Amino acid sequence: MPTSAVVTRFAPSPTGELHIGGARTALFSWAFARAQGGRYVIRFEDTDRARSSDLSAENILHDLRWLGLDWDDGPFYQSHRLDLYEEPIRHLLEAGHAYEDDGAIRFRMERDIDFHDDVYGHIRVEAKQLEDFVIRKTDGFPTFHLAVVVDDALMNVTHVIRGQEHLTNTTKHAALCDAIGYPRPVWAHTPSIMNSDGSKMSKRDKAKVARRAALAADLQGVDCTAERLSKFLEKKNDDAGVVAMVAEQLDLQLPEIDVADFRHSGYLPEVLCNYIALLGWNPGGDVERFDRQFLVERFALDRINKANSRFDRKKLFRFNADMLQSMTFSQFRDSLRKHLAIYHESYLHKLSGCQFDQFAEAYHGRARTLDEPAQLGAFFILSPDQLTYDATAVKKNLAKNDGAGFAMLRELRSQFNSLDPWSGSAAHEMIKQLAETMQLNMGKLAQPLRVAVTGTTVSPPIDLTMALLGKDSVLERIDHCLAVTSG
RNA sequence: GACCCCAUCGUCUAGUUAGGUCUAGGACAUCAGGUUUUCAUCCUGAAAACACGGGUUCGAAUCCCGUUGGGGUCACCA
Repeated sequence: MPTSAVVTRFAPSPTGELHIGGARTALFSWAFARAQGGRYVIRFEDTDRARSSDLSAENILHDLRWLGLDWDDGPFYQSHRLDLYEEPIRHLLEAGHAYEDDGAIRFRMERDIDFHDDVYGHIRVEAKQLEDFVIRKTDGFPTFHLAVVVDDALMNVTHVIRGQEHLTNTTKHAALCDAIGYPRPVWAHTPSIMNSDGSKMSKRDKAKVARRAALAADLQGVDCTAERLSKFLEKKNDDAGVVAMVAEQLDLQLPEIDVADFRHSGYLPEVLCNYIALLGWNPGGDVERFDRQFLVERFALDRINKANSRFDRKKLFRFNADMLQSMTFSQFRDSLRKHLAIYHESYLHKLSGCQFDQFAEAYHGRARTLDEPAQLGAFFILSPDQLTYDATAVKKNLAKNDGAGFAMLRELRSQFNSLDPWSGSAAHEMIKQLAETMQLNMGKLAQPLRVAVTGTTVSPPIDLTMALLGKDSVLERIDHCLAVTSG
């Protein structure tokens, strides 16, 4: 392979989950490498020993795989490469570029720095604005600035694509490259992803929501969690464990920030890639929906925008809904099964193979996330006596008009009882016939029935619902509903 | 505060590099109708932007300057 071949890298610090902004950086770096027929490298910048963790690194790798971003080399860990940084440091020291300072080593920023960024263009910072900075900490570890420059050079990285929070740091990296004698890579900084209110999208947002809710609910920790909770509530930290605990206890919907959050919410990886690619990049013209292959074919650095963009969950949601609807049944069923297996295993235990197919069919074309069937279809896996009835729905569809709905239910029950063999379409046909005989529209019968068997006014089409529930369960549910609500 | 960066509908953006074809196009959201047994869809339509002020030019969303607003950096974090 020629030495001029493109090499990009994604170099996260393993200090938490893969953030949506990090995912986009990873996606762009990947897409550029693939577009150029180059190599894509993963490297963990774990020189901060206190904050880095193996678990975090594993999770990040898992998320990258889930997103479909395969890599050619690595993962490398800077903490395993400490000896490689010593030679450049010694060189800098000997050449007078660096000096010892209270056990650490600093680099002298002596000159004006000019560098070119493929997105932002020419950047110039005068020497008087620049300060000397640490390249080797007292614990012997290199700082990010030194390690990033050395590793990029050693790994023959040609293009550094990263968030624009590093734009000013790049003066340090350019100076370091020049002083050590490394060729400078091409830098391309990407704009930031912001919340809808314009604030920076960060993990802290989850902590904020959890803290506010915990305070409002006057949540008290128990035993060993009490101290962690109170520290968290006093804003001493953003303890992710506490955040999860609070969310669990208060049944809170936390804002999705990390890739794992979006996976949990039921977004498809290809949709997430599509949407985040659109935040700061587009292929030109009116094309908005595309897959990774298209991205690879069209991706170019010069179409990356300079301005920050706000993350619009509603647009992502619509993209996801449309993708889910356009899937074939078997694609949808398989994706749903995978999702339930991870997040709602009880569905797979309670639904037999054939029932699962019916469940998937019921939500195919109507679910907008893979999590929606589990949220909206809980009644399918509950036993009749576990059902709760929505008071408003009961009042409106059953009790109103001297219990007209209850009468309908009794009539339906007796008709269903004699229906043999049972099938969704037969039950549906029966309701239709009855409606015609009684000169009512379908809703007058279907809605009371829906309330009786699901507890609410919302469910998949009545025939699919009848089919999945089965005759016995439908009759039981009607009986139970009449017993509980009409008394 | 200093420095760096940015600025088109509510949001993401096309258009800016080569000024006229832009009374500014698309998408999401919103609103109004229609379809639908619920929900989810689907169809039709509407409203909606070149931040402001100067300049250059026959002509500026596009080039220049300033103002305002936003973001970032200024750690022995990355």
